[in-house]
Amino acid sequence: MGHKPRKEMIAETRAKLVAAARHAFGSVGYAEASMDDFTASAGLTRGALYHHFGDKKGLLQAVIAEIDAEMLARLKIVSARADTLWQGFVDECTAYIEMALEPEIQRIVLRDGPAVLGDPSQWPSQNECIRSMSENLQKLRDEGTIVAVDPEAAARLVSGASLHAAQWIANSENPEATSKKAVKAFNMLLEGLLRQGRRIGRPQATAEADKSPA
Amino acid sequence: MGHKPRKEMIAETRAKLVAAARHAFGSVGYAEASMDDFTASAGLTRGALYHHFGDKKGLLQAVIAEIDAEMLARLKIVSARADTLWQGFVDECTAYIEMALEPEIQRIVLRDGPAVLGDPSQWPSQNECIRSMSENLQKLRDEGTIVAVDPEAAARLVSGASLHAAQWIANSENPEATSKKAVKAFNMLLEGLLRQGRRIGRPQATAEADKSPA
DNA sequence: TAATTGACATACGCGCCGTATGTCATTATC
DNA sequence: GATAATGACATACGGCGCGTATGTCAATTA
Repeated sequence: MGHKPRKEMIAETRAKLVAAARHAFGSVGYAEASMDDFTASAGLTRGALYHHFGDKKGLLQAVIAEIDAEMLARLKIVSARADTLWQGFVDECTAYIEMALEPEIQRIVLRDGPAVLGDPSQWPSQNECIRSMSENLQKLRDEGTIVAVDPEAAARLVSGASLHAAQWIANSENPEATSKKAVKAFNMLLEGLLRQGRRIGRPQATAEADKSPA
Repeated sequence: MGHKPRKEMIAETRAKLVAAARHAFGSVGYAEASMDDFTASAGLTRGALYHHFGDKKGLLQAVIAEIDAEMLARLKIVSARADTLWQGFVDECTAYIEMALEPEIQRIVLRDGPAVLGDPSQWPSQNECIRSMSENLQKLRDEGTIVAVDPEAAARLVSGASLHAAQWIANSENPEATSKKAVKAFNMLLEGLLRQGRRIGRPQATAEADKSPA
């Protein structure tokens, strides 16, 4: 009777290891997390870990992949329910900042991840979030909402600003006030992307995208 | 004869340790840098290190403080020789990106630093760079060049975008082309800060800062 | 039923970190 | 100017955590 199939047991083991590592990495950090400790907390040993993930870095990769998949799913939901593309883009940026406020994401994805695995722009997972944002910007450019600018470049700048804003907010002594200031300034920056005609409350004109103050 | 005074010998020892650690951290990374190894390369032992810096993290703090002081000095030079405040600000941002392209800064300050010491916005040193940029933005606001926005918030967003742009550029397969795209998009974003009347090639008007598309 | 695979556990060694202790020169005290 | 005291280091010690090598036992395959 009830013995589960092999594949399922294995997947379960992997999931347990990822979950235990995710908790350990998120609470005490990657460097301080003892493999013996958190494998034991999953009812396993380091043997299982090395068998499935190769080494500690491999486990971190798996954990980050899981978190990043969740982030991507959440972003897609946010942008999908907006009325306009631009609204969806702005909402997505806001959601990005809010996610970056979560301690687990900050610690694992934003701090330990880059230190252990190298620059995030090279991760296959992280690129999915960027790619999602790039696609939105591409559409916005096609429909004429934003100026002629490289979508990926804009996406990376915007995500960079978002992430740092989140770090700043999360560590400030008054997150509420800081958040308001950050969002306001953030919207100012985003207006730099909008074509003049689309800027709310501002006069209409044709923009010459290539001329800039620098 | 020539025996140097005590204080000088001590300062020399500290400097040698910082230099050796800086080299080790910058080349193999913080985690992989063996204290026994790089203290030996400075002709010393871990005893000296623990005496002067408390622990490995203390040394990293000292290394980062040194690097950050150099960065701040370079930024001040750049912004000081510009004709206008705005030009100085833009030049400073560009210099910021260029510095973030240097492998040593990327590794020590941008990746290992945050992982080991926590969020950079809490570092006394990093705050000096931000503060420098904030002061410039404050002046720009006072003279009416940019819209009414919190200077520190804008400074953090801009530096965040700059840093991520630099990471992206440094790790791209074609840094030249990537850099061009990033700088162009970056200038677009910065235009969001400029008041309408100041935007080059664009019509003049008064701006209502509090209204944004979001 | 015998052979093989593979998912784990156990055992071992090494490197690295932090601390506790020791040594020797310099500085202060008289 | 002799002695005590401080402080800048080196040495010695213990432990922990990682990676690897090896073992075991169930599940598949033939």
